[in-house]
Amino acid sequence: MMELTRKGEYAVRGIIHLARQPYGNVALLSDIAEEADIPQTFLAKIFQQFAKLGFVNSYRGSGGGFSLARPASTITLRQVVEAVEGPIAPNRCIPEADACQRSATCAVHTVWRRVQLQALEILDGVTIEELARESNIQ
Amino acid sequence: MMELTRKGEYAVRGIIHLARQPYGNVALLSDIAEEADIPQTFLAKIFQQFAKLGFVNSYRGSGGGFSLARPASTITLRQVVEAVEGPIAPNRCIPEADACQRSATCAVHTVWRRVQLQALEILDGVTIEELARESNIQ
DNA sequence: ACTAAAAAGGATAAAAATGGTCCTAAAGGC
DNA sequence: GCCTTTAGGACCATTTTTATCCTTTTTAGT
Ligand code: SF4
Ligand code: SF4
Repeated sequence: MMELTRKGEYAVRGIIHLARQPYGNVALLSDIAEEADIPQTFLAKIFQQFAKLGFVNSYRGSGGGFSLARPASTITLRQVVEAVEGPIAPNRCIPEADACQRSATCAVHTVWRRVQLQALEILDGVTIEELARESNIQ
Repeated sequence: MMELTRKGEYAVRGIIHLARQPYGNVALLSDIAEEADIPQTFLAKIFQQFAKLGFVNSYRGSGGGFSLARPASTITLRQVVEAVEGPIAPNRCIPEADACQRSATCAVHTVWRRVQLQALEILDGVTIEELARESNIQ
């Protein structure tokens, strides 16, 4: 439970593989999808979201593909995950306080908030550059 | 994303309300369900799981109901959540390492592990007794 | 014994989320 | 004009979530 979906996992794997390319290099979606072992049409949707958010540049037509739009060291794991999964929160009442009218006086609520803050602190502190450098994902 | 389901939320709210009773007191499912604002038949399933796990005692028949089987101070939030949601893990590869053959050399994997450990540390440190005492959930 | 109360357990089902696929359009290089 | 490649939208199967309902079992009280 409370697990990343495939979409989130693919987003992370996909952008790490893109970050492995020489910076500025335009890579084919089909190549990234194959290397990262992700269904190509699914990864296409994810990279489209990344393009809208300014994480990657996309180029159409012959010779086209995707490249990182910013240095990998400026993209955090949190940003990537939240781009496709929405706000990171362990309970409904955390991203939307009015999801529960008890939140003002609820001690459980404050526990979930602590969990969220710890998770965000970790994910904010990890960049795609580190992950691309340290990981040896096939 | 990565949010507790209703079942998990109801489990926590339900056992907190039970813990509000004088210790040893046998409460009706219907009363707990109404106080905690949980569909009664749904809460029934949850409390059945709790009974199997030894968190609560159940008594059938007239005069029956549920009571805590252990002092609320010995039941942690983690135990309650894991009872109904399974292992707390931010990604599939955390509870089952062989869910991904990359886990041995994957830097992302170690990040998710850190997130998990932080979350478990927090949830292990909170007991139902504290929550019942500090919360003012209607 | 009889009856009412209450949980146990199993079957069922609607709704939502997940995990994709497919097709057409648009854009760019030759 | 043709080929390549991404963009965008529609669509769909499966799984998970979120319950509800019904029958059975157990118990207390009379
Ligand atoms: S009862 Fe507390 S923890 Fe549960 S949803 Fe409401 S505010 Fe959040
Ligand atoms: S690639 Fe890494 S983070 Fe993703 S599932 Fe595999 S081990 Fe876990």
